[in-house]
Amino acid sequence: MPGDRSRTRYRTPLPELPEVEVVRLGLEKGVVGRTIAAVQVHHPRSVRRHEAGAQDFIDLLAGRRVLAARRRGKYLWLPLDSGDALTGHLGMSGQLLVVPASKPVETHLRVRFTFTDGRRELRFVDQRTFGGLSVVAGGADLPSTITHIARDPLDPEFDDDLFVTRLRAKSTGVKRALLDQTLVSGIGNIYADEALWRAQLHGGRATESLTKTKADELLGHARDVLNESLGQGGTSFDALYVSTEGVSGLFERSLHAYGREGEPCDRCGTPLRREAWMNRSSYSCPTCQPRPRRPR
DNA sequence: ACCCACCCCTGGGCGC
DNA sequence: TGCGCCCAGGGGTGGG
Repeated sequence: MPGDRSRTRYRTPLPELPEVEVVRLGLEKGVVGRTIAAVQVHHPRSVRRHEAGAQDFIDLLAGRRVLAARRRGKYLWLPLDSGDALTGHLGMSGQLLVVPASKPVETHLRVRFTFTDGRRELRFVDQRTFGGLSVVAGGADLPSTITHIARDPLDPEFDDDLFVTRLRAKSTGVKRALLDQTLVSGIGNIYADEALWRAQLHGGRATESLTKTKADELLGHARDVLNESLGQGGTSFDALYVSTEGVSGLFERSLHAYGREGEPCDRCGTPLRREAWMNRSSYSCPTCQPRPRRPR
């Protein structure tokens, strides 16, 4: 039945920005200050962004000490004492786990890092291999491969006015703009739909038709969605066991739009609709979020 | 410079 | 019951 929320429940939570921040915190507590002993690459696709190949990836990491755990949007990186940065993206299904070396390996283990102290090891597990890792030369401050990624709305240095100006200067649909990581990072399909529902905007609304006030309001809602999700995830995890499990699961209960086709709108009661959009789905309220005459 | 379609990938769910 | 299709979607790429 369309109204059954269990249909959209994930086995592996999709890593949205709050989940990635939870992982960053876990890496900070679990691997910063430690020295990598050895690296095993179990699947070449997981290091495909490291152009010099898996062996080079391994050689650049062995013996290096991890100095910090940083994040830009959904990208994570670990500055190393060599000046390079181990950089990664979880993609659709990636997990970075800090687990006892004795723990049986996961089915989709792709890369494994052991440390010189012999304690917990780091595992990159990724069923669908959309995610990946690479070592970026001189990438401690911001890896050169991700300089095009904008800051996220929770970043203290995020520039609200610049975002609003650039958003309104675009000529595209507002949902497309929210998903454009060069404009604002950290918002995926789920949170875009939630922010649009809160702002009572249809995703196909032309960006150039938004007033400054409405654009400001949309940004505020996006920020709220991210903060609320982060707040719920942050209370429920053991930072030493770096995992996103439970984070999406908790926040999913408070979703107003995403995955709720046919269920009553929490604001007006109208059954929510699902629209095919760019080979995926958009969920919205037909009453609160009227489709523009010429959707983009 | 900007916009957008396409592609990458796996496994759960479901129709036949 | 089992086969095969559909769906989930972030981000890189290349064409317009």
